[in-house]
Amino acid sequence: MQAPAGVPREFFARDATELAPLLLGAVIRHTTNQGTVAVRLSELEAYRGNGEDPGSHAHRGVTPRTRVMFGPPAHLYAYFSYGMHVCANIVCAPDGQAAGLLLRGGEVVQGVELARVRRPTASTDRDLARGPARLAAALGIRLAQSGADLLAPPFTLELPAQPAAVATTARTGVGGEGGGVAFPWRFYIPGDPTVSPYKRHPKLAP
DNA sequence: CGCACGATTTGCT
DNA sequence: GCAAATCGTGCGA
Repeated sequence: MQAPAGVPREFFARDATELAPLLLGAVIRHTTNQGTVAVRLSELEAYRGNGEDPGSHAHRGVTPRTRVMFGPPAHLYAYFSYGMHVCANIVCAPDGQAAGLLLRGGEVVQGVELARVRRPTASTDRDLARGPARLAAALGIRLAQSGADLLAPPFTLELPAQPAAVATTARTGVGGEGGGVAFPWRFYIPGDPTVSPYKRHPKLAP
């Protein structure tokens, strides 16, 4: 549509750790028959598909679920976790390479009312999209939408007007080999109240 | 075909 | 602060 000078797909055809800082502060928008919800991203986590990243779903190679991560960039990779949660990723890296950015936190900047309906348990607006499963729920993303193009309806992706401040730590939910100082691939905007509260990896320094 | 586990959230003590 | 809830996915037999 009319994405004014929309973000070219090639912009996403780079490594996850390189793309993450550029997407902090970006706005992702999802429109359904219920309405539109937009979230400004404040926290991301990078995953690679190569054998080098034990924490990645694509670590073991291509499977029916993860094949989206190996596909062209700027697509949605959604997965189901703990029997109750859906989490959303932005696929990046060139076609054929598996990499993704897990959307871990953000601020609802449009469609707050609809987001509240989708997340009745959120006590404050700040909590609407603070956390991976919360963010996906607020946007109304479902499992079946995995593989959808994020640069075409019903999605919209806008880059930040100016680069956001960036801080990095170890990945939050990844234990064992994938966690720790070897993979400081959690990117967030320091001081942003919508950064997820989930406990940090135990072994890490404050 | 069956089993073990997870890129988490929520609610109660 | 801690433990339960819950089911799709992927691996082993």
